[in-house]
Amino acid sequence: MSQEHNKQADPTQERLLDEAERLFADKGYDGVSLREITAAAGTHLAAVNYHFGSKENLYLEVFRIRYMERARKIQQPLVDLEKQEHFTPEEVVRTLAKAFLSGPMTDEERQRHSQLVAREMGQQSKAFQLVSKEAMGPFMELAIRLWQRCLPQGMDQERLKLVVLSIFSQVLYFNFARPVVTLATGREYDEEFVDQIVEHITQFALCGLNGGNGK
Amino acid sequence: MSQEHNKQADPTQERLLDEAERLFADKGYDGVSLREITAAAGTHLAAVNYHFGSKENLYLEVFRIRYMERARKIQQPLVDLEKQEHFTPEEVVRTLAKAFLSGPMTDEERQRHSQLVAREMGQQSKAFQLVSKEAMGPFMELAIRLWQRCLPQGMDQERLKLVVLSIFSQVLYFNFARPVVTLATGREYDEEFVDQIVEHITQFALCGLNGGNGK
DNA sequence: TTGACATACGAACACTTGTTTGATACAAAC
DNA sequence: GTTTGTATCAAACAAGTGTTCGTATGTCAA
Repeated sequence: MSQEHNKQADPTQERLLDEAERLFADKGYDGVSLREITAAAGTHLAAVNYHFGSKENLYLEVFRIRYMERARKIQQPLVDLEKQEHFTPEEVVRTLAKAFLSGPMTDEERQRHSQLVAREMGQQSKAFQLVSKEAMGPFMELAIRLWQRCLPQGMDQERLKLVVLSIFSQVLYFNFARPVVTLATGREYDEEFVDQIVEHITQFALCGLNGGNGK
Repeated sequence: MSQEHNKQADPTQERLLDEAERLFADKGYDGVSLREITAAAGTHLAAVNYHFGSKENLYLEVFRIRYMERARKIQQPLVDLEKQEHFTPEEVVRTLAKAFLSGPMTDEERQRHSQLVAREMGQQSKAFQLVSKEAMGPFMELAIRLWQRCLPQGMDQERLKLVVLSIFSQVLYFNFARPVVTLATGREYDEEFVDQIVEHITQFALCGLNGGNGK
C-alpha cells in the first residue's frame, strides 16, 4: 500500500518529538510524564528510551531539532534584509517584530516556541546553553550589525545590546504571556490585534532608538 | 530562656513559607518535593499537611502571603506619587522601573518575585488568577491613571495599556532572565548595571510614550 | 491530677515516576 | 533457511511522590 518500501510517512520518532514539544511547552519538563507523552504519540512507554535514551535527552532533542528549526525560520527575514543594500532602522525593527509575532508559522507554533524558551530563561540548563549559543547569540549579533549599518549616528554596542534585549523581552512577553495580555486588554489574538502589537513594538522601539541617542 | 512564654521567634509556618518560596522560584512547582522543602525548613514531612493542608495550598499561600506582601511594597512608590500634586511622565516611568529593579528589597528577593510570577504567566492557574487580580490589575490601573493625569496630550487607554505591558515585560525580563542578560552583555548585576538598566528602560519607554503619540 | 489542645514526628499508605528487561514481530542480507 | 538488525510492546523494577494515621510531647486551664 505504501508508496515505497521504506518507513511510513510519520514515524514514531517524529510523533514523539511533536507531542513531547507540545506537552513540555504546556506543562514544563517536570510537569509531564513519559506515559503522558507516549500515550499522546500513540506508542508505548519504552519507545522513549529506545529512540532517545532518556527523558532528558528527548527534551534536549526537542530543542536541537524542533526549536532550532523554527529559530532559523524566524531569523530568515533578517538574514534576507542584511543582503539588501539599503534599509532603514524602522524596517529592521518591524521585520524583527513581525518575524516573532506574525511570521510564517502557525499561531500555535509561535506560542510553543516562546513558552519553551521562556521556561529555560531563568536557569542555566543544557537547553538554555544550547538556545543561547545557537539561536539567541547569532540573532543578537545580526540585529546589532543591521542597526550599526543603518543608524545615521553611531551608537555604542553596549547600549545597542540593551535595546535588543528590550525588544526581545517584548516579543517574548506578548507571545508567551498571552493570558496576561488578554486579561489586561480584553483583546483576543486575532490578526488585527497581532498587527497592532507589531506596530506598537515597532514604534516603541524606534523612538527608543532615536530618542535615546539624541539625548 | 525565651523572652516570653509564647511561640518561638521563627515558627515552623514561617520557615516553611520561606523555603517553599525559594525552592518554588528556583525549580517550579513540579520540580520541588515536599521532602526537599521540609528538610530545608528543618522540620518533618507531615508539617506541610498539618499547617497548610496540601502542597498546592502551600504554593498558593506563598503567593497570598509572601508574594502579595512584596507586590504592595513595590507599588508603594507609585501610590505615593499619586498623592503628589504634580509629576512628570518621566517620573512615573523611572519610579516604576526603580520599584521593580532597585527597590527596598534585597536583590535575591527581587529575583524570586519575578521568577515566581514568570512561571505563572503562561497558564491560567489559581496562582495566576490571584496575582493578576490582586497585583497586576490594580498596578496597571494605577499606572494608567498616573499617565492620564500628567501626559500633556490625552492618550487613548488602549494604547496606554500596551505601553504598560511593554514596560512590564522589560522589568520582568531584566529581573528573571538574568542569565540571558549577563550572557549577552557580559555584565554582572551590580549596582551600577542596575542603575543603567533603570535609566535605559526609562528613556526607552519615555520616547515610546511621547514619540508614539506625536505620530 | 485531670483534661484539652496545639504541635511535632515516624511510619506507612497508595500511587506515579523514569528506566530496564525479555519476548515478539518483521524485513533485509547472507 | 538462517542470521542479523530494527522496531514494538508488556511487564516489572526500584525510587520517589503527596497524603494519612497514630502517637508522643509540651503547655495551659480547670
